[in-house]
Amino acid sequence: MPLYQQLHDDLATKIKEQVWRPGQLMPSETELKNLYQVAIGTVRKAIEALIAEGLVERSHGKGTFVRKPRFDNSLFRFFRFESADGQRRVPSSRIVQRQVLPATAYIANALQLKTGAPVIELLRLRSVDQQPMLAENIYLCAQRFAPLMTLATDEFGDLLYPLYERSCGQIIASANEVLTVEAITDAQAKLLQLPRHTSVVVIERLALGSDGKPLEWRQSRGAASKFRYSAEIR
Amino acid sequence: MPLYQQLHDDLATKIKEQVWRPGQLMPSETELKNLYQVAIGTVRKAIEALIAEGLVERSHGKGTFVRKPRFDNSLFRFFRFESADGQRRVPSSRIVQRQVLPATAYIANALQLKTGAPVIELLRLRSVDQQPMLAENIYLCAQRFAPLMTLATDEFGDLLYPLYERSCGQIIASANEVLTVEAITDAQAKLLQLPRHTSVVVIERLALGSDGKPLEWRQSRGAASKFRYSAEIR
DNA sequence: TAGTGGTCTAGACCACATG
DNA sequence: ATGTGGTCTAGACCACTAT
Repeated sequence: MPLYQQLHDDLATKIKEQVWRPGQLMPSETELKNLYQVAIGTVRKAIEALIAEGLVERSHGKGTFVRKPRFDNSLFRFFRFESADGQRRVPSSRIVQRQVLPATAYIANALQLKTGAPVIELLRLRSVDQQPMLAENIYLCAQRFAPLMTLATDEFGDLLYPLYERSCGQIIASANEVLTVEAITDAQAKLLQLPRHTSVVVIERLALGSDGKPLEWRQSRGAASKFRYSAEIR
Repeated sequence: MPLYQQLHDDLATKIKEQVWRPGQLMPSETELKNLYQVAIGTVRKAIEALIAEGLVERSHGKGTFVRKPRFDNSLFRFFRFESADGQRRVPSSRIVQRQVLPATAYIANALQLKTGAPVIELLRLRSVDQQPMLAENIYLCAQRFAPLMTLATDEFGDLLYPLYERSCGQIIASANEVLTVEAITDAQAKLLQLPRHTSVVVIERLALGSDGKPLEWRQSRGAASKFRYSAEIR
């Protein structure tokens, strides 16, 4: 494995372990060069990779800083429902149910766990102006996200990804979503206060860490008639 | 402007002007170094930028190659309907209607034209295995896309973006899509061979050139039950 | 064996930010 | 004035590909 790669991995680990805290200055090129006994070009290459991943920022004359995740951005990055006028609102969130159960084959596959491995299931209802908008089934590896089982569910707050980071040290970096439309089940109809047989949009999301490993799998359901989803293709 | 940037721009221009053709080998690092009288590191940095943009590919021991635009890729980039098993198929395409008409305020706004400016409207039906899947309304600036009005519609082929490039020199580089669900109109129900009042997914797409200028606006409609859309969020 | 890209080194000089 | 990152140089050595 190339030197700059090893160096990069080492730095990335230190950032994840918060040896250097978000927003803080990390060692300069020359310091790192001396610390690791490598050429300055090698240090630069390792840091350039960190920049590409969004882990650090450099500022000429100042230094290299560990980036703090901007959740006002990522909230909108991941929450892609729009109201009819194209505005995006932060819905309030309520955890309806929380339990640990053995992973089904499908979920285990998505999260790259063994079938039957313990996963946390969260049922969550998200509302805008007291109107239920989305019902979500969320699955997480029970080991990685163990702190979520002890914390009171009414302290989870309206956004889960900041919570994952705060209480479990897990950072969501990207996601894949698949959208389909189906008829609602009776249980969900009740939860969402919709008539039976309404058609709902299902968003299946696999959320990944910065290393590309799957961290969370969720299904979100909401009334199709109120649905609006936007995407950029590059 | 930094040297490596200038070099990069020069190389990028030569690629776009097809001085080196797609698929062909371009000069090696040492050749470029001598040609431009710069250090080899500078050449490398310029080429790394070309790689990041997807303009070239390098292969160890072989050399640096100009990438040929893969329309089999970009087709899938933009046509995101998937069959139930996750496979993606190339639908066949038929132009049902073609006319020039004055732009409505909405379309003019989307395409950044004046209201009433002439636009080409295409109605297009896309089928998989003779089954109609998608009905599309497509709008293009009549000036830019004038050649499309003289060409026979049965020679358009199954994909429009390669056609835009071949016959009008217009290249689609990115797009924004907005998805909604609505009830089908009677005319569309007939075209898509669906029962009345079926719910359909509507995909509104604004396709942009590499300069970010809007080139095409389209609405695609297909039965919600057969719908599957996947997106990557970064 | 010759040519290519991939890695790594060691340093010079500049532009920017701060005290 | 000092320290930082940004640019640029000049070359060594290695691993891969082709002949």
